[in-house]
Amino acid sequence: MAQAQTLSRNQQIVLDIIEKSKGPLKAYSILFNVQKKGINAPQQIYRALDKLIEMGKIHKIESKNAFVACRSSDCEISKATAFSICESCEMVDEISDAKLSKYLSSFNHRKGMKFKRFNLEFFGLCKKCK
Amino acid sequence: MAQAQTLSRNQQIVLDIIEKSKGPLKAYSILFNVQKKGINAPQQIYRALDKLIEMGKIHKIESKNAFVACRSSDCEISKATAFSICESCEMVDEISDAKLSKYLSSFNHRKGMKFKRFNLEFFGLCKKCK
DNA sequence: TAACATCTGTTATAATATAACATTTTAACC
DNA sequence: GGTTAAAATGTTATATTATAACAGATGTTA
Repeated sequence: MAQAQTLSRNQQIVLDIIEKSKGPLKAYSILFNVQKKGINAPQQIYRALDKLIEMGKIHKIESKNAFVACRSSDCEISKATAFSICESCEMVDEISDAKLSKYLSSFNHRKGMKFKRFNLEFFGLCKKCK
Repeated sequence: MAQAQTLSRNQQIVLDIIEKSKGPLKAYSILFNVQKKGINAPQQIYRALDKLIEMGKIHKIESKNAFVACRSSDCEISKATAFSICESCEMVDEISDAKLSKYLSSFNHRKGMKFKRFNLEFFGLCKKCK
């Protein structure tokens, strides 16, 4: 899992599209965008997405079932992710805040569970939409 | 929206099932469980779920597309939710930690966005599964 | 080249969620 | 009580998101 760098053809195609996009992309919207490149089936997209997530190249925005490229180098292969989401324009911005990340990474639930990973999603209105 | 207390028939049926459940429930699993009570269609479930979420009676676990009853009085009608999720047994526990909630509620993104709401999901192995 | 893992292509289907419309119930007000 | 408006219901159909299962191709690595 999580190889250093080599991406397969389909993985590269999918990553390119996500990286070029200004906002989060949904799986089927990616699919429609790559049909000209010979990718025809959802499976092919979902497989690439799964691997890209494992590698930490992209993240899934759970509340939107959509995917964004990772812009942060310190999210530790998706173990500690935080996003700011505009409820009006749907913009998503990855938050990389060392203090926040440290605070949450060291947070321990009193019921004795040790956390390996977290995902935080903030919602509001972005500057433009306010 | 978000009336004080009165639940409609369907809302009450759905809430009852979720409250009785030990773990998170999925919409279609709720549906199968209430067909004996005359609820036959997904719409009826999703409508009840939407209202119950508005009222703060239940929460959606975004990473699982599942629903849990709210056990916390200080989640401020779902404006500030945090959960602990076991990756093995799928147990979900609502975290109500005043410090955490305060810290996150007052967190401000440097890019000028003011947050109205957040959802935090921690993943790990629960006591039993460790 | 043998062996093994990974990636690919494909068809089919499962699981999650919403649209749209007709009707009924409830709540609020006169 | 009668009127009205809002909320909830029932129903059919469909959209959206995601996985199963299988066969073949490609790519490491010994």
